[in-house]
This record gives sequence, structure tokens and C-alpha cells, in this order.
Amino acid sequence: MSATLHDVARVAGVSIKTVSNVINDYPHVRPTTRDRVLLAVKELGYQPNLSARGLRSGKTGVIGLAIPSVREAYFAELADSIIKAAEKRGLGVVVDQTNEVREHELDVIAGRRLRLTDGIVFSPVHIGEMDAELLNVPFPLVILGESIFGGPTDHVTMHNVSSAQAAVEHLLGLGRRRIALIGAADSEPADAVGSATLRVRGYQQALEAAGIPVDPALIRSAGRWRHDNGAAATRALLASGTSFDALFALNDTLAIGALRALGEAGVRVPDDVAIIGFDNTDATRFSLPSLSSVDPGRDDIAEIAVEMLVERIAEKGERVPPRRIKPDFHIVGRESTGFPHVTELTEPETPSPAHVH
Amino acid sequence: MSATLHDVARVAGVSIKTVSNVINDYPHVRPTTRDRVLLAVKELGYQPNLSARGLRSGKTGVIGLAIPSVREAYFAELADSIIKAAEKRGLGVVVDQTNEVREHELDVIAGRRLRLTDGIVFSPVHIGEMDAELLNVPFPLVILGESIFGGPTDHVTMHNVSSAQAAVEHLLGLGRRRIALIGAADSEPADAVGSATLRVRGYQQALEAAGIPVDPALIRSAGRWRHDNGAAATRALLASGTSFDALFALNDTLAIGALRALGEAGVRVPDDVAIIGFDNTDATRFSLPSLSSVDPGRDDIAEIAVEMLVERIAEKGERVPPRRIKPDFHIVGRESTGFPHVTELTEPETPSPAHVH
DNA sequence: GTGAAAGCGCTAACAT
DNA sequence: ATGTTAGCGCTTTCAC
Repeated sequence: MSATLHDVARVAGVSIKTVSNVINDYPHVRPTTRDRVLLAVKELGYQPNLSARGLRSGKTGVIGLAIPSVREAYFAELADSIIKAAEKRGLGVVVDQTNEVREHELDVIAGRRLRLTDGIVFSPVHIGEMDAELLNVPFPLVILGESIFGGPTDHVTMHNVSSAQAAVEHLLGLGRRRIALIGAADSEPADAVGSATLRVRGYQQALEAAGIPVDPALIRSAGRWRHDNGAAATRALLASGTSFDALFALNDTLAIGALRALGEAGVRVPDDVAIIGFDNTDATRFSLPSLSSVDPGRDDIAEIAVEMLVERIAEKGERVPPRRIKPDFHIVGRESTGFPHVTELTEPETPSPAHVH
Repeated sequence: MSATLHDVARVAGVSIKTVSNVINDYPHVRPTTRDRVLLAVKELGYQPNLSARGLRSGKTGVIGLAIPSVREAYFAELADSIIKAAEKRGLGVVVDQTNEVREHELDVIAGRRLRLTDGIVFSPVHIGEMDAELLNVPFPLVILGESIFGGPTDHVTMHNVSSAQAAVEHLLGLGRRRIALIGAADSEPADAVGSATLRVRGYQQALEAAGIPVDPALIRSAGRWRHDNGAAATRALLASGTSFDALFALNDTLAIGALRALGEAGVRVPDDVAIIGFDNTDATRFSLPSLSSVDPGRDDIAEIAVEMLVERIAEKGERVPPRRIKPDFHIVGRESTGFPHVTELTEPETPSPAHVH
């Protein structure tokens, strides 16, 4: 099989402790000794056994990311950002998909999944305030996207309420008054703090502040936030006969489904109906028309979450009290709300060198 | 800290071996003993230390997935399928993003990343036939998406050439004769076997079979297969003044970028230009117009890849010779090539139970 | 600055 | 059917 510390030590003519010191960049090693060891390492193609290291040190160098599904654009982009943030710190990422199943989410916080990890970044859907005590877990945990008030855990969340309010104000600013919403939660548990609930609250606040009554007929639930459900909710809205001149989709994927449904029905966007989505995913810049959206600061969220988790993993003894961070958001106006399209490259540029063989 | 086998053994009044037998479902344990052990397990909240198990057994229960980026729709959907296939078998998945950087890809096959895994599913971009010997790795490896001819590794690939040919035949069947292509490789290494090269070959074969000369002015490279590059390549094509009545985008994301660029230019799809993409990603069903595409059998690819990897991981002694599998593909006609739109739910239905608190 | 030895928690061999 | 023992490869005292 592969070489061990002992093999390297034998070849280099030193003890395994010295080899270990070199591998781990322990400073007090004589340069000549270090070189001898490194030579032996290269010669044998030695690679440390991470299971053994993990057993001894209690750290695996891997963190877990528990999200509903990588298949959904927001989470795909989030996972990309999380993986990059982890890689910067030398950490791997195990991705676990909860599929929005509460039992699966409970497994995550019970530590029944993702067990070879040093800590977990978790984006729950069905964990509410009533579950706060469950979050008292014996491993580092950072919660994303929801705010479990009073919980014992670090959170990196969004300004769900105020950014949703700003999105609706964006529509109001266009003179629209009959503003529909798709993506509300199907049912609302008493302790709901999910993104859907909070964004609906922002919608209501914006309308109330403008002196416009909230019309329940304009608020549609949509199940999971996927294209098909966005299209279906919009078709239902059209079929209901309720008139509307703007649409707030609680995320971009729903909005793109809505664009499709409106297009099929011959409704013009933004002339007849203005649309704004949420998340500012890559696809928003390439639909026809391009889609206005709320940029919730996703990259910041990922970076902060990983940084917090790393701190918790390194923490020993006295615990820092739980922290709660919300990055800034901003509204991005595009064609779907009457703004001009900008063809700038806004997808992140990643190095793509020529084929060097 | 957390309980160990010894703790459980002490509480249950048995030896640690018996506990281990129970944990690992070893059959020959007296039911009463088993119950006693399980009680102690529950009482102590015992969870096996996977690092220790990994060290001893040589297996971690985690596989690696190395792909260019989860942010790209095809890979997001692939990762979803791979994670589900792995979960069925009790395996976790560490996701590693190569970003199409060759050095990073070399790290993957050198085992310098994803080292806490039992095996790796790898979708390379810059590994060519000349690298075949590098694939002689000491760990289970399944290659996706490319076929390194004569390599020592299991492959699950697509019918890149013949399905691309079928896609172009689909366009020819509409009576189109000036068929452009976007997404060709920027440069072509001598040993290129990448998806781009193979799909271009299918394009050429289709044209040649139809007696239509291949016009290099109709073939555009596009860098990475992202929306922005698809739009840019299409704008360049339009700006070049070369006339075309159909467009084959080498993947759906490029195609959606192309739809955007054509829409901006007032070109009607499919009337003026018919478009077909590749991958049959979720987004194809919700663009305006909806996008015809090649369904390469992605779910099958994921399932087969994980199954092969699991077999290799379990393999001892005599090695089965490398296998090469290509699932069936098929062409999906939608509005962008003049087919009617179907509003069926074709995104996978995943369980989404009500909020049960 | 380097070495010797203990032991992390588990599984596999062997013994009973 | 259950117990005993050794040891996976590493890091971590504690010597020297």
C-alpha cells in the first residue's frame, strides 16, 4: 500500500517525530534535516493518512454543507461560493441534500449525517423557533438563511423582510399598484421564520406603508421554488381573473417560470406586468426580458459563514456568544421592471487558461 | 467528549467486540444481548467515530466528485444525481471544483485532493489521451464525460459524436442549411477528446452526410460554457455578417445566452434561426421560446458511475478490466425548433411534505 | 533539535 | 455467541 511516516523516517534516517514535524511545518527543525525528510517524502510519494490524522487530532479537514438541493440555482451558486471559501482555508466540503424534508433536517442537527466533518453550514427550511433547543449541538454549526431567534447558534442571514420590502417599493416606484406575489409558504407554522414568511412580511409592509390594502387573492403559494411551480402559480393567478400589474416572485427561479407563463399568455413584461425576483442568480441576466432581482449578498454570506465555522472549529474553552450577521443587500433593476439591459460580464470570471498540455 | 465503544460495552456489560458486532449488524448476536447493547447505545448517545473506523477499515464512506463547477447547470444537476445515488448506498460526497484548470485536474488524479475518500468520480476537461498513463491511479476512479481511449479507468460517457450529429440532423430536418455552432474549443490539442471536440465532429459528420460543406465562419468558440459566453459568441456571429438559419449550441447554457443575444438583435426563434442545445437541463423548459436539446441520459450516467465506483471500492484481488458505458441519448424537440411546448412537469418530483412540527 | 513511547477508537484475527 | 488482543498511522507528551 502507500508509504507511512515510518517508511519516510527510515529512508531519511530520522525518527517519525521529526518527519511529523516537517510535514506539519513545525518551525524548529534543522534545515538539513528538513531537506532530507522532504527528499524521502518525494521519493516515496508519501501522503499523510487523513483518517489517522483525524483520529489523533480530532479534525478531519472537511466541513459539511447541508442545503435543500444543489440543483436549485441559488443553492448551486451558494455551494460554489462555500466550496471556494473552504478551499481557501484548505478545507473540503461534503454536500448533503435535505430536499426540504424535515426529518432529514433533524438528522443534520442531530449529527446523524455529515459525521466525518469538523462542522456544518446548514440552510434549513423546516427548522423553526420551536426547535431552538435542538440547535444546542455538540459540534460547530452555522445556520444560513433563517433566523432562529434566541437560538444558541451562529447565523448568517439575509435582510429578508427589508429587502423584500425594497423590492416591492421598486415596483411601487414604477407606479404599479396591483402587485401579486408568488412563492408564499403553503402552510404557516406558528413559529415560521422561513424566507417565504419573512419576504411576504416585507411585501405586506411595503404595501401598507404605501397605503395599499393587501389583497389575499394576489398572494399565491408555489410549493418548492422551482421553474415549474413558478409557472404553475402564475398560470393559476392569470386563470383566477384577478388583475395585477406587477409580480414579486420570492426567488428568481420562480420568476423565470412566471416569465414563461406570462409569455405563453401573451402578457407583456414589463408593459403589462413588471416582475422582480430574488437572489440575483446568473440566469437573471439572460432571460428575455432580463430579470430585476434582489441581490442578497450571497458571496458575503458564504465567506462569512465559512469564516465563522472555522473560528468555532478552532475555538477551545470559553465560547464566544452566538453571532448574527446580515450582509448588505441591494436591488438590481433590469428589463423586467423597465430598466435598460446591461451586457457587462457579471458572472464571476474564473481563471480559464489555454489548453496547456 | 462523546461516548466510545468501551463506554457502551461497560454500560451494557459486554465486551467491545459484541458492541462492534451489533453496530455493524453482524448476524450472530443473541437478541437479548443486542437489545441490551442498543439500549446502552441510545442511553449514551453513542455514535461511531468515523475517523477511527476509517483508519482501521481503510474505508471512509465518502466518495469524491470532481467537476468544473457546481454553478454550471449541467454539473449542478449531475451533482444532484450523484449525491442521490451515493446516498442510496450510504455514502457521502465531497465536491471538488476544478474550475477547468488543468493543474487542478492533475491534482485530482494524483490523489492530492479528495484524500479522505474511498474513490473519485471525475469529470475532466483538460485531461487528454496523452495523459492515459496518469490515470493508472492507486485508488478507485470513474471518469465521466470524456473517453480517454485505451486508458486504464472505468468511463461513463455520452454518445457525444452521434448525439451531436442527431441534433444537427434535427435542424437539417427542418430544412435549415446554414447551421452555425457555438462552443467549439478555443484551441485543439492534438489528443483532444473533450466534449467540445467530439460534438463538433458530430456536427461535421451530419453536414457531410447531407452533402453540405462545413463553413468555418459558422463555427465559433466560446470559452467556458456559460450564459455570458454564449451571448457573446452569438453577438460575434451576428456581427460577422455571416448568414445562418440555425444554431447548434454545444450546451444549454450557451443556448440560453444565444437566445438572449438573438432576442436583443430582433432575430426571431425559430422563424429566422432555429436553435438546439445540449444537456436537457431544467432551464430548457422555461425559456421563451423553450429550448430543444439533447438529453444525454444524465441520471443514468450518475447512477452507473456511482455503481461502478462502489464495485471498484469493494473489489479485492483480481481486477475487472476497465469498462466503458454510454447511456442512450435522445433529442427533445421544443419551441426553439418549431415543436409545440409541453407544460408537463418534467422536473423531478421530490417529496415535499407539509410543515409538520 | 530530535527521539521514544503512548494511545486516539475502531475492526479483524483468533480464541474460547 | 462472545471475549481478548493487536495494531491501523498519526500526533502528542515527555525525555534527552
